[in-house]
Amino acid sequence: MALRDAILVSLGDGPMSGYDLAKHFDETIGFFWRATHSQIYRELAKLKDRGLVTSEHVPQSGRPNRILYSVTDKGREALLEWSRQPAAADPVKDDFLVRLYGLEHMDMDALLEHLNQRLEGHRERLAKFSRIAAEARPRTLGELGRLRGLEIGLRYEREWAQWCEETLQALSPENIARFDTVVPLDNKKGRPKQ
Amino acid sequence: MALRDAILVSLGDGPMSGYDLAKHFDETIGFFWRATHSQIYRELAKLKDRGLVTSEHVPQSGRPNRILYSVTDKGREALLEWSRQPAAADPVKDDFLVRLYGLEHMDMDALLEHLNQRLEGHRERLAKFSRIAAEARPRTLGELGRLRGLEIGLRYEREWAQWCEETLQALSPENIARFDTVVPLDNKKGRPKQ
DNA sequence: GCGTTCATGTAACCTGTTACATGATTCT
DNA sequence: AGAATCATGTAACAGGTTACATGAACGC
Repeated sequence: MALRDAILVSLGDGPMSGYDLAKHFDETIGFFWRATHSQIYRELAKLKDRGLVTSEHVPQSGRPNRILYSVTDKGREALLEWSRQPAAADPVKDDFLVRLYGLEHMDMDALLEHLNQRLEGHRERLAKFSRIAAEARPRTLGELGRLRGLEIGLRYEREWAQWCEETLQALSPENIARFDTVVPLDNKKGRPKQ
Repeated sequence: MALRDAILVSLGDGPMSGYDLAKHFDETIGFFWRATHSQIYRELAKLKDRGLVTSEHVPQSGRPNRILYSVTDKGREALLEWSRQPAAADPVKDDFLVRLYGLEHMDMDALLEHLNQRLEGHRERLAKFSRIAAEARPRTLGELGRLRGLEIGLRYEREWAQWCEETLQALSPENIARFDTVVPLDNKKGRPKQ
């Protein structure tokens, strides 16, 4: 239930509309947690019901009115309480690794192409994060926390990029020639031992 | 839609029951993709409807009967087709990083304790993965793919463990004393600029 | 006696994605 | 002229979690 808390944390910087929050989730906090505007509007309604935020209508001319949300004391308390709950690491869950697991049943050419595309994506994000991190001069606790977040993102992208390179090597035609493409027959029938 | 394909890949090793699959998801393939038994039974029903798997009842004495599922040719074709679709990297999405982002509003003692717990978890998994990887001698393409998967898991745990250590250092009382705990007032009112 | 394993499933709920809907303004 | 931005939402669906339900066998 971290969307709720990601919203409360975001509103900690000051009142925002659902629209503002959606942009915020696309930019800064989006590296740690993502949400679409439909999700955000739904969650804001719930938060208001439970008294964790209040809303204020701001009329505008020429464009739709805004609805600004602010955290209440009850909301701040909920945040503090949440921060006392243990946070389990979410293990890797990846489409691509499932394909690798069933490599024998896959289209190898397509797989190698996707691997190259992924490598590029990781390199781009690595470059972007490095640039931001290099310029960061944290002054407040919050800024320090955000920098630490950026740091794990950097490590994450760096390792994935290196892994993609290694894997491209490991799956190159020369290396693959040394492996059987087909599973031995006695593994094909009956329940596998492991 | 990778649960479908994780099941098809798993059944590639031979017929399995829903129960077997659930265990499989808790063990081997569970590192790449997870699923509960309720999810698996639901998905198997769909797969059978679409003709991607067939089922066979196996009566047992003393315990509930088993229902063994096998991939059909249509299922194998679906897998191949799936492997041609691009696989987007799923970006980091982490509870703990949201807390770090809103560090000013958190219970710091609890946070440091959770950070220590996480460090331990990462170290344990790192040790486990290292052990398995050290013994691996891939012979088939499938085994090679699984080893590559293990390798990214290893890197992932290693980096997270190191990051936890660094972050514990960065958030130690001595280091924190140099930072303002409170955001300057002009950031507290109105919409933030970034 | 009590918990675990084996083996199937259902039901309610929460979360996340995609598409639909409206309508003025501003940029290219 | 057409696309993007501002700003709100709803609806349908897909994916994932948790709890409920049953019942025999086996180890401690």
